[in-house]
Amino acid sequence: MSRNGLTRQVTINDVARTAGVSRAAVSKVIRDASGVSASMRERVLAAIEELGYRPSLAARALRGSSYRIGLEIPHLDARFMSLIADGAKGALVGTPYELVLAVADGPEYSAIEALVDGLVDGIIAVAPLVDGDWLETLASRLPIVMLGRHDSPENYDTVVGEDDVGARAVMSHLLSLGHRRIAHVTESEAVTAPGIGTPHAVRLQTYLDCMLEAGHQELVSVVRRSPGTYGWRASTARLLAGSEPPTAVFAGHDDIAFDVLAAVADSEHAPDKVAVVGYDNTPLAAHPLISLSSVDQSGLEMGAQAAAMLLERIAGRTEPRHHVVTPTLQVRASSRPADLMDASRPNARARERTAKTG
Amino acid sequence: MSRNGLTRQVTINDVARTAGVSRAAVSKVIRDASGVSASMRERVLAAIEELGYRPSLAARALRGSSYRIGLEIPHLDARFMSLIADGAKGALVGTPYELVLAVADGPEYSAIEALVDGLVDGIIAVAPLVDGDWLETLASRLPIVMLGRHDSPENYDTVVGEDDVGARAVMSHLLSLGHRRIAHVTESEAVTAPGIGTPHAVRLQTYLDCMLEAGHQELVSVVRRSPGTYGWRASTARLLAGSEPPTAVFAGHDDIAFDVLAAVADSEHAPDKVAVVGYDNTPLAAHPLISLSSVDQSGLEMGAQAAAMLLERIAGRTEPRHHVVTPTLQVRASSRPADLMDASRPNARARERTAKTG
DNA sequence: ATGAAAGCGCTAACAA
DNA sequence: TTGTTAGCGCTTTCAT
Repeated sequence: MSRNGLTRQVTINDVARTAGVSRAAVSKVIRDASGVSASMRERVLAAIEELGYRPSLAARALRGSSYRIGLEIPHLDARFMSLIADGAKGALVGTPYELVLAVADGPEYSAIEALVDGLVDGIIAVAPLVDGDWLETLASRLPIVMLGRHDSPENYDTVVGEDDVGARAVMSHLLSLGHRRIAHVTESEAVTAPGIGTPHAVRLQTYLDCMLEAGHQELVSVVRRSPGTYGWRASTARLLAGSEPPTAVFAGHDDIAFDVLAAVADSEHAPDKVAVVGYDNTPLAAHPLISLSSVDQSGLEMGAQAAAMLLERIAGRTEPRHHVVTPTLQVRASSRPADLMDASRPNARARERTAKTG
Repeated sequence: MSRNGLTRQVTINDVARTAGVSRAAVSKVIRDASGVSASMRERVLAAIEELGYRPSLAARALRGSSYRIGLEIPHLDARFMSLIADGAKGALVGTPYELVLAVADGPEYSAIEALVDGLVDGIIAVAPLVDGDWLETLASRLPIVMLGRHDSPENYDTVVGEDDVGARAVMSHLLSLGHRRIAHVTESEAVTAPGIGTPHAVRLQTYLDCMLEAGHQELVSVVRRSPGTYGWRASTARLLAGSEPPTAVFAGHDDIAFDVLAAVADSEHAPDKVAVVGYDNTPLAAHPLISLSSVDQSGLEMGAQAAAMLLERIAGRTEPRHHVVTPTLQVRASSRPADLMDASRPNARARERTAKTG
């Protein structure tokens, strides 16, 4: 009756008593340590089975390791985060480590702290805004790998995509298609402020650079989520309804792009008159009804890489490593000119629907 | 230098020493317990601040509670799960509890166990296949709320949607539209086997019942994911390419429905000749390029409800509670007859995009 | 109001 | 090979 009048949990003592051995013996067996005879191992295993014993992580963590890796992500609904989690989880298969997730609501500090207090042997986190010094301090106590940070810290590792390369690929693509009036729809001011080095700040800066280089500086148009709304649909709708709407939109990430596509669909503009490109190459981008051009930076691989690096750190490495992922642009229908689209459509009949309904 | 040559963590002893008080005093302060003078509280708080102290959850959990709620979900990519997590997280705001997630790869046992060992005060889980007796045993040691189980256990609570009601709504809708050749695309055999009482088994059974009641028993057509593939697109494509393809598809959940829509778009069938209805009313279903009819069972509310019930259990309740959610069908363009679609489409041109496959 | 001390379940020296 | 023992950081009586 340990809590709430519930049944007491089975402890290592119960197993030891049942098997007629010492606690240390049980501990050795469950840790696969050396110095256990076959017969003893057998008896202990039998007792464990019989009692349904599972070692308490709290006790274990108190002594040494918890065999848990914490992954902190902002928003669960961002599909890119799912990819990262899947990748990390995959990299942990075959190791004694389990992945636990913490979702940050606001500033990622609290979520990371929840993980730190919470018995993990190491942390992978997506937290672009968290203070670097704070992280350095934290990292001096716990192995840490950060995703999507462009800094070069001493105490933790990073895995980051070349956001400038990716953004430039988008802009080159759109410019080469003849677009001049290209808008950029992105995240809130907080994560895109100049010079803060977040992925979205870099993408925005690259957008601005490219527009300048192309001589389109007066056509620059940056849109952020409308305060008080849940997405970018309303902001984009306003943009499209303006007097000089863009002919192309570079969206900060795919979820933004989906909202942009929705706004275009809602608008008076013919869908194929507004090119849209996203970022992250989320699975849904490949859906034929969406068919969104997007920059692929392999979230799966990034997650796996981060987990592998964290494991190295847990194993003892202390020199920082910084893994860079080179993104590639995946072009799909959302940014193909209409005539090209016609030629590339695998199914001409799909258009019948248009004829009937439009 | 506790691990990996890293800096030792700040403990309650450090705080006590710095503040010049006993450990017990510090403990009282951080727990807001009674019996602390204002001056002592102040000194302790100052020391905590100065040292950046955070109590070790491992140690706390060993003695009492960890203030962590574990949520186990199968697949992170299922959008419905995100809704549940969001709902649960929301319900925990303002409480001292934090939510941690564990994603199950295969049989949910291991993920749940990872959470149990792992220092949570209670568990919310989506685990339709886990053995009821096993859960009862587990629940006698730890507060548990299960989602999507149609059983009526004694030791744990449940939050479940009326899958028969939802499925019947779908079928009535499709039948009233005049469809006779209605296919059901669903999950693997494992989770849809007759009589196992999982949501998907109930939906399938209801589908069969409705087809029978409508006198269409020979037109029954059930499709599952092709082994070795990642989705339902290939299976559905085969179905559509058959000699007598369905005119309507009832998909087991929205993610399946998206695959079905993709297969339809890929096929020789005009999109509006194949009605598609999903389940869960995932946010993307409302996207104008998707516009998927779907059964809404409010994952947000289910998650919040589950968290609230778990909190009650942690607070001491032992009588089981079983919360039932009544689903409602949300009709959208994917299952409207063409003429109706014309009348209701806000922007005729929006549909043009469906022509783009890429 | 404050502190001393006994554990929670486990691991890791060390002793036998 | 096996068992004994000393904590890990914290909470919680129980004295003071």
